[in-house]
Amino acid sequence: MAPMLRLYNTLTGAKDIFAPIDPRHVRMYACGPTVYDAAHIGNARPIIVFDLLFRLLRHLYGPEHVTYARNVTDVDDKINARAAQRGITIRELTDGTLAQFHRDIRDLGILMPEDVNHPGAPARLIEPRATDHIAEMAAMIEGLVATGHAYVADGHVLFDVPSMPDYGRLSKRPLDEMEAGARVEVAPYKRSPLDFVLWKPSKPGEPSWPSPCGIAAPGRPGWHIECSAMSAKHLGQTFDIHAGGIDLIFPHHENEVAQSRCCFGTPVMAHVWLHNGFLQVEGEKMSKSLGNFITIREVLNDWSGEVVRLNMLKTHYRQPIDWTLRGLEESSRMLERWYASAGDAPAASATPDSVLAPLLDDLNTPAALAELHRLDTPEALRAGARLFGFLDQTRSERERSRIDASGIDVAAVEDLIAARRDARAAKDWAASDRARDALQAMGVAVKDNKDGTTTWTVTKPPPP
RNA sequence: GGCCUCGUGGCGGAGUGGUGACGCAGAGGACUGCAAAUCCUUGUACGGGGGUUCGAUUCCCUCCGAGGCCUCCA
Repeated sequence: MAPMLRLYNTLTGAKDIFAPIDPRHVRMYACGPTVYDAAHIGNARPIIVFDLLFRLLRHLYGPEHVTYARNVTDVDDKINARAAQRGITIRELTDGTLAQFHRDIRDLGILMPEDVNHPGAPARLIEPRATDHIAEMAAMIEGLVATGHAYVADGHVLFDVPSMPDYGRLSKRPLDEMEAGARVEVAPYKRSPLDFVLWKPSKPGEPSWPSPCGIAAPGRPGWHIECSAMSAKHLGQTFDIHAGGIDLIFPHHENEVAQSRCCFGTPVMAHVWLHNGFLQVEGEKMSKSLGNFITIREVLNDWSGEVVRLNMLKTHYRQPIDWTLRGLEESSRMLERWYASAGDAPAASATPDSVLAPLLDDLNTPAALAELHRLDTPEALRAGARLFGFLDQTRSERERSRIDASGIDVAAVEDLIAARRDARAAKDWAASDRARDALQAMGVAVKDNKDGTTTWTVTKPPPP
């Protein structure tokens, strides 16, 4: 019996006790990136937060009992525009961007399919791509037309919003209020201003597929239908958790709910809806015009993925984060000290309850990290850190990999250390300090131990 | 304009109707040739104003400030 997990559910507006539909098969879905450009640091937040949730669910229910689908949107108007601008095909653009995205999140320490999926076992972490699910989308669209929740107009298929009485439940927007407040010019083929596109015609040169519902001209899907189709295919018509950024509540998630429930005739699409807060950079909204638009790669050039992940998890996932250099420096120091405290000790077999308990309370990562500071043995620290995926290496392993990565000449370091030892024995402090300065210039810090020995560590990146 | 979040010490950041965690930085001390690292000690906070209450940072109202959504932005 798994300990009790509570999650703040946007649908109910409360922290609900998490009760999976099938504890033998917990299923979660998260909206992933649209692969038209390098992912920015704001995109990293849901990836990091929901990766932690995936780790926690695996811990609670067993790694073989959790399926996590995080989708990739590779059909979109922004993709079309960017590909045309660069003079490359859409597939070239999306494949290249997706490969970069995978490098980014792997370096962040996010669990990847190859880390958790074993040959012969059913896939547990999947990354479905929209363009691989066009047939499933078309089938759902036909189903929605058949059940009277969608209609064909002028080569488009539109969802008939007024046909769903409790549309707006997730985002807490009453239907009538939205109609009154609609402020966009309404396409003439729409019956209601709120109706949204399920399928639309493609212009020449745009990606296109055979259209459903007897439409002769080829077309492409609207944005929302892909998540309904992919979640249903991989997780079922009703599943446990659906996650994404807070900005997706409306219209994206509201529309997903409408599509899935109306197509399948189900009372709910997902039981729990989780939404992460937004991120600012140095106190300002991130935007290209302000010049503070930071990609994940740019951050990883200066900081280890572990530092980035800790920096993200220091704040509760629903709160806004101000992403600052100062914060990264603090996170880096915290990790250095934990590595020093954990040393080369193995992880205790038991996960510390003090660390687990706050995580079970709606992923209260700041409180859990505070508990990590209170653990009094290296073994317990390593076991607690394991929940987050932190401190995967021992101190020695990490030191070795840092020496390798820094390209430092170990023989030269040893020579200088020996020279310094001799100078100190002769009480020639000037010569001793010269050796230490030379080492420092190489990116090496020395430490004189109580027993008379001297050890050294790398101070050069990675990380700083 | 409508709807919704949020405002805790120098900084980050939990939490609670009744002496305000934890971390980073700072200060003092130990150790050191001097450092570094480490260890010990330590100061400072609940946006403003009302209200409810024996008592509010915690509940209610209001003002100020920050942010989000209102059709494709995580």
